[in-house]
Amino acid sequence: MSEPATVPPADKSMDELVALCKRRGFIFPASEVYGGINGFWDYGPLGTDLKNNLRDAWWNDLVRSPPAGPDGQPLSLVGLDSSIIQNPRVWEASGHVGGFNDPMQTCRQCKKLFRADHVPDMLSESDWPKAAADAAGVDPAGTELTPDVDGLRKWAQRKAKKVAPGLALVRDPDNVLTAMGSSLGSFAGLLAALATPPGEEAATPCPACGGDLTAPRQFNLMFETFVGAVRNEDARAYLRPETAQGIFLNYRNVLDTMRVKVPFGIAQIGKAFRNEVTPRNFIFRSREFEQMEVEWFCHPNDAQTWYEFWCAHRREWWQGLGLSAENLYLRSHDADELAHYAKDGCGTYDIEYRFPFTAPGYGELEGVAHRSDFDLRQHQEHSGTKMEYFDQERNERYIPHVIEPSAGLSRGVLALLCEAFTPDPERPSKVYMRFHPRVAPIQAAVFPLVNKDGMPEVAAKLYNDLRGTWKTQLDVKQTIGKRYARMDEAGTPFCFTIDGDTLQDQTVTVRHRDSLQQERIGIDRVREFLTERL
RNA sequence: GCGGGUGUAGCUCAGUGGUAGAGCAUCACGUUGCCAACGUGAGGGUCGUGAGUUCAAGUCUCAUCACCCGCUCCA
Repeated sequence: MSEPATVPPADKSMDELVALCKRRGFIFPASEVYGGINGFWDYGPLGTDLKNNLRDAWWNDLVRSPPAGPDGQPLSLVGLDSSIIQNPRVWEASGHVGGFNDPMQTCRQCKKLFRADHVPDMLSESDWPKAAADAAGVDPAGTELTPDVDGLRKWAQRKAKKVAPGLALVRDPDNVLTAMGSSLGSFAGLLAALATPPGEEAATPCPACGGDLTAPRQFNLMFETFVGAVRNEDARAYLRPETAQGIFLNYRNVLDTMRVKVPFGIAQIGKAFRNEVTPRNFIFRSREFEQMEVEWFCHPNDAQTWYEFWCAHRREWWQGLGLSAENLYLRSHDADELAHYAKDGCGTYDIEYRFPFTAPGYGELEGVAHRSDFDLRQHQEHSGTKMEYFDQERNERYIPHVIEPSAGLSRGVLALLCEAFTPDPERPSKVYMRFHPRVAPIQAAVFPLVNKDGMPEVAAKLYNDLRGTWKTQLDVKQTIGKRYARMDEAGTPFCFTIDGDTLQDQTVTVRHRDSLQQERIGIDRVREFLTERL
């Protein structure tokens, strides 16, 4: 049976996908009746089944029935479900509080937000200092400064609101001269002096507008709450920004109770929370999301082998759920974008998916990070609990290194939705969802061709037979065409229709979602048919 | 956080100061013979929210909220 060609991601409309998700009960905006809340989404009946199917597939393929490792032996993986709120010191050890977030500066005039360590580079690349330098008649890179201050002032006033509102705000000739008389090392320094109120120390000017920046501040992206009735500093706690730390916290408990030996993994699925500056792109970046993470503990010498194993395995796994190879991309992080925990490891690979909103580029679906012994060592130092492992075979004591395949369950759902979304102007629904049968929220539908002549009774019997095993829907309302169209949008791979012939020869038609073709099989062969394909 | 845009039925939208509308969808009844048929009927609205102007505001003004796009950010 011929399969239709795939549709390139760039030809898929996110607006239409979002509309379909709402229309068919996949995903709704959270708190919609109150106008919504930015960065939060609710999963509807079909979305919940889709998400649960993806979650169950992951759990089944990693914990219940783990893959074979490089040596051909099945991996050793155990499950865990740790608490969302932990002792706040966890996040100090992990680096999420304190050194974790980059210090940020905001401009008091234009309110823009900058990473403090990026400001100098941005300043040297932005347009307005060059224009200002022209007006002042100086070389921006030069250290010999004999600027035309009046010319600069006139320029700033002319550009007051558009280019350099900050410069136009505060002009004190004495201050400028004082600053110039001291040790101005750069043109940026002169501009800073110009933008600084009298009597204050010159600050770095805003790269965007020349205004003055606040001192670098920590922006914490963790959600805070208070444990207990008293809201004071001692009661402050955080919603976890990643599920990983819950695994590291229980590493000792698992070792002590589960008779596991290195190498082994702990798997966890759960919600995490990040107070993102700008949630965007449907559920791609939301403030509450779900992760599926494995922390794989291994000997430091074997870490590179396992790292490569997990990268390859995780990519294949996503492909096995229907994501096409050309939409998946394994990308190595550049050295300067490595997370704090991965600095000492061999690096991080992202498994990226070509989402419609990133096409022709890609967006992160799963990160496979080599975390070395960073986390266990941090918790050992902060908690005082030994995290070492004694390896009997090697007769060696060490802190295991960790390979972390960390997948976004919410992002996985989005990737499945994007991959499945297939515009087709030829069919009544104009679009259908081509889910892999394993994750389809409705796996089979049963229809009587018309709602009379004993067909509904036969359909109900078949439905009752199937529903216990597969996610099945029975629909007797309206015309057959509408019912097929609804199932196309829900992504149901197989529809079984009871018609006049069924009553004569005990056969039903199977309608294939992707090819639109039909075949007849015996009604007693339906279970067999589904078993072979699901 | 900044700039631009958009908010009217579940969805798509019309409505330029004077009675709140259409198509689709939903539900009921009838009909039905394989890809969103048809007929009849029904339900569904504080016009995002709050002020103001006016005899009168979905419409004009202001504020505010939410969403979308672009910046900024994204361990």
